[in-house]
Amino acid sequence: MTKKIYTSEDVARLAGVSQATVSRVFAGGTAVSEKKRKKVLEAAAKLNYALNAHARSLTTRRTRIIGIVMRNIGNPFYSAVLEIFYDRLSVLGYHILFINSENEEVKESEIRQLIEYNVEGVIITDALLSSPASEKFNRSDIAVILFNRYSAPSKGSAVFCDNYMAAKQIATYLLETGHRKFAFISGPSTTSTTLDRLKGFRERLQQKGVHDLIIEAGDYTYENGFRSAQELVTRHSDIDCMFCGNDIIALGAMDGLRIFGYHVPDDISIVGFDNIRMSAWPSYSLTTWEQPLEEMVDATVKILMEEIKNKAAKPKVKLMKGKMIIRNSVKSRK
Amino acid sequence: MTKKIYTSEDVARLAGVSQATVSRVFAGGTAVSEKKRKKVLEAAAKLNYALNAHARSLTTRRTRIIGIVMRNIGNPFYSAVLEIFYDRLSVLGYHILFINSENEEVKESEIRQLIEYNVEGVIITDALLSSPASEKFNRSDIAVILFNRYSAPSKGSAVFCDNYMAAKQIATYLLETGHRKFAFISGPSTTSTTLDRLKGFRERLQQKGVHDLIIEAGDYTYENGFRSAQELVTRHSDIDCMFCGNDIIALGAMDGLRIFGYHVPDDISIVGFDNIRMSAWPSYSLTTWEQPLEEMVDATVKILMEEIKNKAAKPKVKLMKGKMIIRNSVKSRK
DNA sequence: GCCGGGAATGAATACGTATTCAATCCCTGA
DNA sequence: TCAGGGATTGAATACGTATTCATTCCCGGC
Repeated sequence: MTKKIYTSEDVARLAGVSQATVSRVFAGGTAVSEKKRKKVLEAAAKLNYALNAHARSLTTRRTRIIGIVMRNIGNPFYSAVLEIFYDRLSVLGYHILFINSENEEVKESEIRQLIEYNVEGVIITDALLSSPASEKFNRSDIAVILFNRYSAPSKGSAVFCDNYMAAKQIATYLLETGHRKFAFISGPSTTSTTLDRLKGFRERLQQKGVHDLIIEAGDYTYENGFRSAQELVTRHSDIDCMFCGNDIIALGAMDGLRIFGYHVPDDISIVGFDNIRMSAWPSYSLTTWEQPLEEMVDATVKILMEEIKNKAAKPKVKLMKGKMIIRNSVKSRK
Repeated sequence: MTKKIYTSEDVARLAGVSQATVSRVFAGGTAVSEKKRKKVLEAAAKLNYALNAHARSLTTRRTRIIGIVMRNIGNPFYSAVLEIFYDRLSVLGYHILFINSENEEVKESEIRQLIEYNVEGVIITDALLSSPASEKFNRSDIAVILFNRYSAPSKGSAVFCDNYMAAKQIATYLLETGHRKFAFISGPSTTSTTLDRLKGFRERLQQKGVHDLIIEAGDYTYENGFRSAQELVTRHSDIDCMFCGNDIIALGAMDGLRIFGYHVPDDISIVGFDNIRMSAWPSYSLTTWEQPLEEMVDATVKILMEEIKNKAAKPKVKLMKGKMIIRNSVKSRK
């Protein structure tokens, strides 16, 4: 025996008005006399009426749901991102359908779910969309935006940090502080973030006449940073600085080096990327690049909202700057 | 000009069958001849048909959505929890409506959202439900379960760690390793987890004749641990161990003490709670209590599914054990 | 007291699916 | 060949809301 769940019909009957009036009271917008409004609200309160969002979205064709596809929630950078997205979207009256993807490219089944639930927009963090996938969203009139990634320039909207310029500045900083032998511990070589950071870093070094850059590939994990740093110093004892693809790698690298008896920054300088909370902790005090998280999220939400309002809008790509955060993991070697 | 989104009607027309048949193909369960099934699938593929989950849930009264209310996603413990929940629920065909609450008690508006979206069940982590709130879910026939918290024993289902027993064992361990002067850095004094951990810790100490326990109250943050530890040693120079309400506090405490020139564990021992990933990092190597995360999540999902299937089921409370993880933040003082 | 007009209201309908119920199909066995 | 019966199928309807359109209400101005 399942419980009776009251509908606007029930409320209407109890309040002595039509269902249409009840709908008007709850949907807002249209005028209802003060007298009836009160009656309706009283009746609704008595029955503990809650409107049915699914029925509503069936007629309005608006679900007020945003799909958010994430990877690496374990990375504090992304859990912070999720928190801020929730904050901004809930203020706008949107709800979040959460998907934790595991792949570089969003899966077919995940896309289908988002379409079936008729989300108004999709935010994809740290993952990509294949062309057919992007086409599917497009056909279903669902706005999509990549966060912290981009694909082809014309393919869709994206908000991300100018990793290329950032990496250049980091290289400059390491050169200016007198470093000679450079290493880069990268994330997966398929990601645009990794590639751009590597590109900027390498180019600036080459501009300054440094053509020797040792690269250790891996993924964006602590364990990877740990092992990679150890391997680097084992194979190249003259390395005096490491630029890490992100902060988690950098923290792992610092610990890996310490285990081997190296001192950071006295023996080796380390630079990260992201400025996650932990990089400020005194045990690490990591020099890193701060991505302007809140502004990135704000920009993402703004673009997405525009696209939802105007489906035909042209894709927008927004490049953010960020800034260097200097702490104590780099030592001047002049 | 908004795009045409195809419906089962359109597919039916193209395939030369009735809408009912299309529905049967996609809903599964009922028999459809192989011939027509093929026709329908072809037509659906041609139109890129995706069924509308909202319309479906309107007739089936099943949304296949679980609401998950979290706090402190920033705490790696909870982001790991979210990841595992996603994993388990998606396998079962459920989707997640994500809510990031900020309060000790789930807010009225958050509850309304969950009810409006007709979630089949709600998982609440690290937060509580007022009686009226719990009553509301009940009236709407929505199954609810608390994760890592409990309220009144008969009020609803819950899965959590036996914090009381765990704290007792931790106290025992610290006593056995020869500690004399104990401090406890707590989380918010309103949470059952905090209270139970304190209770167990204090009781065991008292059983062994130690009646002096210094308590520093705060919240479950790194910063709190940092400051609290510093204040503790400033006011009580003879403290030789600290039991922290969770790992994040413990990591903060370790760093706070190090800044003050103390050595952990040589000067002061530290014990945490949760066994988050970072506590294994060599910079901390924190002795802590491991909550059996996966089993807790599995148990939560299992109970929730049973309640969804059988709405009249009695509330179930499941107490988990967990185990001590001994690393290097405690020193024997014998 | 009456008229005009805007505001408020209700009846009816659409949204896209699942499901019931009656009708039809197809196949088997005689 | 035909009857019988289970498997398929389609027409119709319900789900709970928003919205259109026609109707009614109410009020001020004459």
